[in-house]
Amino acid sequence: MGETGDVEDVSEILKAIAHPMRRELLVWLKDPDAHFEPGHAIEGLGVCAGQFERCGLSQSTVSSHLATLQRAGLVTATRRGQWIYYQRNEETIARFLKNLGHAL
Amino acid sequence: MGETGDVEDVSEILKAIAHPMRRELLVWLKDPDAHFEPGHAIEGLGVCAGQFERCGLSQSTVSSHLATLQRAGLVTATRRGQWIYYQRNEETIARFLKNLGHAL
DNA sequence: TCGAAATATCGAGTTTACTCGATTTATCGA
DNA sequence: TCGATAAATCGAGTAAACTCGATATTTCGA
Repeated sequence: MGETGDVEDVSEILKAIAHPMRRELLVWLKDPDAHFEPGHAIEGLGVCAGQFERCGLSQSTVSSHLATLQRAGLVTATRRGQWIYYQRNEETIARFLKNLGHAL
Repeated sequence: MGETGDVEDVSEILKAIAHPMRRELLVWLKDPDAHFEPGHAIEGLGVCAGQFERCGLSQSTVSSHLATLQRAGLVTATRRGQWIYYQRNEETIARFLKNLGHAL
């Protein structure tokens, strides 16, 4: 089972991106080759969870942040064997940026 | 002395708008006549602080939320006698919306 | 089937945000 | 100058977020 679903809630998204580290994880995923070890980013799949530990936080904390981003619909998670790959959900992000103006 | 200054910090703005009530206050200011007692919105000045207490929170809490919005640069405050009027800072809001994409 | 590796979840401690009532500060009008 | 009104600030209690280490779960390969 892969491809987790969106929540598509502006409030949830805003709370998710209010945390600087979560924003940074999101930015890293824009250009994985520039921010992760080479070979760990798979085209169309994303970056496996462990790679994000390069931010300096513990494994459990990173996992929690990734879960928050996923619940907000900003990333999708896909299991591939024993690894779980995270990638940006560009549709949700674009829609959020487009509609945010109406929420403020 | 009126016209308080911007902070223009994306992180500060995101934390400010992460709170649903603060977003609502901002939305109310889009169309004051539709959301406040008639006559309390002054063109070019905004709405005086006390009017926001209609959200149901205490005076001190409302004041705190307005201060947070102001620190983030999302609203400006102008004293007029014993009243302080708040209005949207459309420049900052527009610039934030335009640049947010680069932060995520 | 078993051990190892990757990730999620749990439980607890710390910090930050939220909220309130009470008080203080600022300004007005008499 | 004084009392009244508006708004900010203070202090404290509660709730939420953050972080960690430890443990549980899932999956792989031998």
